[in-house]
Amino acid sequence: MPELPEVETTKRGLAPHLEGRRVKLCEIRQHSLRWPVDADFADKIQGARIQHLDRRAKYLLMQTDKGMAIWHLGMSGSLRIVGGSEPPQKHDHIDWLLDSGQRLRFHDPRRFGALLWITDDIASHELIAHLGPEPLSDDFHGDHLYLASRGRKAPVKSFIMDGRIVVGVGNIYASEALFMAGIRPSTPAGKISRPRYQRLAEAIKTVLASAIEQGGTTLRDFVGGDGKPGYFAQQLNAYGRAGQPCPRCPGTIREQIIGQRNTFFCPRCQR
DNA sequence: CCCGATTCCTGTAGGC
DNA sequence: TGCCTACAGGAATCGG
Repeated sequence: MPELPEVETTKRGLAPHLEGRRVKLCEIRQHSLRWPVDADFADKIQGARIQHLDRRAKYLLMQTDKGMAIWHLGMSGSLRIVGGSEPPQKHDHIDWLLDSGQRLRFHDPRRFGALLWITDDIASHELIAHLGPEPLSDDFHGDHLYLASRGRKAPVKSFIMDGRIVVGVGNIYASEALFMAGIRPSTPAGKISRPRYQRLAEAIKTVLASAIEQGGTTLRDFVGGDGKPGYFAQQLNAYGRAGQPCPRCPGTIREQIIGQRNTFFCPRCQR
C-alpha cells in the first residue's frame, strides 16, 4: 500500500529515467480509475517533455512543458520503467512511451489510483489547495498539531490521518507513530497537551523518515523490475501485532476499530 | 464547521 | 480442494 514513503521512493526511482525525456505516445487501456482519466489525456501529453518530478502529499507530480500530470497511486498502484517492447500484463492500465525507448507503466489492480492533467497553478488546484503541511518539513511541528486540535473531539488517530491537518500519515504509520509517542489512539485530539503533541510530531517524522530510508534500499531493484516496496520489511512495533507482547513493556498489543480503520496499540504504555 | 459513515475495487485470507 | 465471504486501504463525499 503506497503511503508517503513509497510515493517518495517512486519519485526518486523514476526521476533519472523521466526528467528530460519526451512522451512520444500515451496508451490508456483502462480509463476507469478513482476518477475517469480525461478522454483527451493521451492527446494532451503527447509530445510533451517531462521537466521535473515532485511530490505533494501522496500525489506524484510530473511537470512537463505542456502541463502537469498528477498521479495518485491509491492503495494498489505502482509506476515503473519497463522495456519498450514489454507486453502489458493484467491491470497494466497506462503506458507512456518515452523517447528513450522505455515505457513508464502504471499498474493498479484495485483502480483506486488516479491520473489528472492540469495546466493552471498546482497550488490552486482543488485537491491540493486545502492540504496540510508536509510531515517532514519545518512547517510541521508539535505546536501545529496542538493549535489545530483545540476543541476537536475526534480520536487523535483520525486527526493525524486528516490530510487537512498533516498529509501523508496513512493507517499503518498512524498506529506506529502513536505507539512511539506513547499516546492512546482513541484519545480525543483536543485533550492532548502541547508537550505530548511535540512528541507525536517527532514520532511522525521519525517513522516516515525511516520508512523512506527503507524504501530507498530497494531503489535499485525498483527500476529493474518488481516494484515491490521494501519498507514492508521494516519492523512494525504495533501494526498487525494484536495479541503479541508489546515491544517495550509487559503489555499486550490490542486491536480496535477507530474511524472505520484497524488500529493497534498497547493499552499499558499508551495512555 | 465538525465528525462518523459510506463509497470506489479486487486480491488475499480465512472459514466451512 | 474449492467455494464463499470478509477484509484491506486513501480520501472524497455524503449525511447528521
